[in-house]
Amino acid sequence: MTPQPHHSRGSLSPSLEHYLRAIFDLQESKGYARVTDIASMLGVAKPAVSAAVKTLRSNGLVSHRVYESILLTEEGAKRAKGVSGKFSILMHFLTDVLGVEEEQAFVDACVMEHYVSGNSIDRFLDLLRFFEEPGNQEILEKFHQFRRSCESVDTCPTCSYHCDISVIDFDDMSKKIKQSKRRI
Amino acid sequence: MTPQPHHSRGSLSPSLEHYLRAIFDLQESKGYARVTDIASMLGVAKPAVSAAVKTLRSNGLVSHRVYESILLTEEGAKRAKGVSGKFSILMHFLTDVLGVEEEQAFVDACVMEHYVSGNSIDRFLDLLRFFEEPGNQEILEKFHQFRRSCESVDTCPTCSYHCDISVIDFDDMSKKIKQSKRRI
DNA sequence: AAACACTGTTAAATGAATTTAACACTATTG
DNA sequence: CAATAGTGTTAAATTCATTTAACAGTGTTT
Repeated sequence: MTPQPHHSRGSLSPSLEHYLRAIFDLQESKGYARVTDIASMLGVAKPAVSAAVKTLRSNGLVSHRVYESILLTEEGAKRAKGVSGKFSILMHFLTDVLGVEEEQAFVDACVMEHYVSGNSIDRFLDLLRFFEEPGNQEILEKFHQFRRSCESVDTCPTCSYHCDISVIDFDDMSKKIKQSKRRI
Repeated sequence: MTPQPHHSRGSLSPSLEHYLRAIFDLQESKGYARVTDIASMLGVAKPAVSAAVKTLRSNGLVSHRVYESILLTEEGAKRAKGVSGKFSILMHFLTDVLGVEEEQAFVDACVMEHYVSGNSIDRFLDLLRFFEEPGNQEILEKFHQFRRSCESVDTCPTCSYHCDISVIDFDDMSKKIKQSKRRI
């Protein structure tokens, strides 16, 4: 029995996931993706794309005959949609709810999409939906006013953040750090 | 002029930042950090810690004479507090606001602390403060009720997420992807 | 003080993601 | 159809974070 192509239940690295979403975006906008498109979209050299595509192909996520354009397989498209969905949710949350400036939000969402768990993403989405409920938009408006009024408040210069937020019990947590480690 | 030790204005890799926070936590809880402590806390082998500490030392963030314990420099402590603060904010947000289960929140916060920009973190903090304002706790309570009522709602099986969230304009965004790339 | 148990470092190897330089294939066009 | 421009791949090198195995230093116990 010769080894079958990875059927790719496993999870992708952030880098490969990012390539996957780039291919998805290109496919959405122009029907297909070329190595050069991806390279220029992501600002990397072409051999990096070549290598990534090779891996994605061996995982059964894209089909790609050399020198031709790259297409997502059904499985690849499914995964890419998942990442793309995470991106949308995070992007909306950062801009519409938190009021983060768009360009910054974009950068953050592009990274977070690969790291935030599905569980948490579902909750982000719940919150977005909550604010879309009739009557709740004004809560958001109230927050935005509050936020603007905060702008003049300095952050503590020595400990730039957590001065007035109660500190987490690290001792209790330290057992769990091992798990988290694996995700860095 | 011999090259001076890095005075470390530059930014640390997520991995090094994570080591820095581990050292900070250990220093908080027992006054100092040993290589073995860090290794067992993070679930990595000792030589990995050795190497990381060496880099942190060369960046002027810890002081460490070989075979002795590791202490944060003033600059190191400042940075570690920044990371630790980000962690606290994210942890509180995920558990208290979104209602993410604690263990999951911990894992997510441990990764996000290294990737989410300071700008966005400030906004997360604004939102936390908003919900702490007198009269606003009940908004949160209302959301939690809403959230529980959502639990039965299925996610779209084919595109696990963004079905009912308007999609971001990727064409417009694609120019900006280059910047985001650098953070993966 | 010798033996033992820790603790920490060095050395060598690995894997992932990247780069540049060079080469190969494709397609247009003069 | 040959030259050229453009697209894609291979090869080789680099950087980062990690591992295991072996060694070195420290400290306690008897």
